[in-house]
Amino acid sequence: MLLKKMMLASRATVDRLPIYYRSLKEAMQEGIEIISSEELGRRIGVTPEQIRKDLSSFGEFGKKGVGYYVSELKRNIGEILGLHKQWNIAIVGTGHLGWALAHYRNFSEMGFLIKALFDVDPAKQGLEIDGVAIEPINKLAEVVAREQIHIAIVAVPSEVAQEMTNALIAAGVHGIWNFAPVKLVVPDNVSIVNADLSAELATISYQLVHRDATQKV
Amino acid sequence: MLLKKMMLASRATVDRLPIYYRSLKEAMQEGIEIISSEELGRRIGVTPEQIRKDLSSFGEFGKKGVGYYVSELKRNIGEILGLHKQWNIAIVGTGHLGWALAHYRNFSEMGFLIKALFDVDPAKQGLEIDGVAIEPINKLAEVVAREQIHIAIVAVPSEVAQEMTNALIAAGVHGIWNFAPVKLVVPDNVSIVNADLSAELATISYQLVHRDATQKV
DNA sequence: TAGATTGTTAATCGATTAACAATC
DNA sequence: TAGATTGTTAATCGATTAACAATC
Repeated sequence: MLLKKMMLASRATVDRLPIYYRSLKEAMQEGIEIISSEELGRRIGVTPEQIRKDLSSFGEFGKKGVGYYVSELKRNIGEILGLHKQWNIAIVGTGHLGWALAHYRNFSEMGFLIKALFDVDPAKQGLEIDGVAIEPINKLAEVVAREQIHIAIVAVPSEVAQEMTNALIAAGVHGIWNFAPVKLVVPDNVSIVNADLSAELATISYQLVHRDATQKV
Repeated sequence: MLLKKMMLASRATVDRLPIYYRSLKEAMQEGIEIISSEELGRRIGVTPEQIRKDLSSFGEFGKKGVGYYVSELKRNIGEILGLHKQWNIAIVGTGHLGWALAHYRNFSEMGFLIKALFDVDPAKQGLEIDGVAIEPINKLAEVVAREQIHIAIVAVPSEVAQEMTNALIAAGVHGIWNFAPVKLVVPDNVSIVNADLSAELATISYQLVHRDATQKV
């Protein structure tokens, strides 16, 4: 096994890695020790060539004529994604969406830990979710520093999303997952991913309207 | 203005259309009547060439030397996305995530209406969100037919996601938005979009780990 | 008219698919 | 060994960017 040094992988490749990772985790739980790109691809709906190409951006993880050792490949992809590190997450805004994300069980499958919650509503302050107390916004800098927050989930109204983002970045956060339907401006050294729920739903509407045209024969 | 007949637009283009739509809606509220691809692009972080190219898949919507009439372009993109139609949405699973989506205010910005809610938990049945009652799963077919549901949001545990999806499709649903971290198998004439929350979060982890490599100079 | 801005064609860049040598 | 399967190179396909003629 040879790790390529800081290979540049495409956005599309990186988007698929967590899917590989999860599927390998499941295969492990089924007691499968060796898996081929063919079988992995079948499980997640990706071609075996695509998987092999994706992996080749980072190194050689398989054995020719054999396949991939499940636990080894899972560990390697985990390291590529940085899942071997501990990531502390904060959620800003505990409305319905923030509340749901604070309770979301599947983040732990990737090893993410929710360590801080913030909300403007004084009525919510002190309230706990899984042992994490909801803090007021004026404690944001303090708590982000204390809990060593790396990534923040922005789940506040659009009007205040940029302001919260600025405060988070000033406090040392380097990754933002934005659920507000607004374009956030962040410095180059901060990573941002947008989760635009109504925009995604609109693409389904498009597909339904153009179903006949879109459909494969 | 000339509408191209059923032009085939790329996935990437379709993903951007809702962003254009929302930004035009905002411009309209600001009282702006004419907008250039330059200004629209500046607002949402897309190059003007990209916007013009995207729109050209569907027709000619602007005036050379002038720009786009905001309300006209908004209407046209709305029609391309199918937002002029009424889409009835069902949510299957009213756990934290389903509950949050049932309360999500921004779906209405695109004209989507939540018309049905389902949950296995008998304790929840009869409970209402915005006047829509939570129904048991055994009423799924009946309620989907009665409320003429077009699109379903699957927010149930992975173990039962495929089963629920099958029931929804059998009941006449043609679009599925899947929040369960599992690959769903659907017939060709059904559109499916996956919202894989922990996978998305893992891409932020990747970016943080590879920050130095990823960063633009 | 002159300046501005679209719509489209051509050039470039990037991602996927196909093919196959290497090798377990 | 023969069969299987990887890793990689080449070919294809698709999307973005650049350039510019058309025209308001």
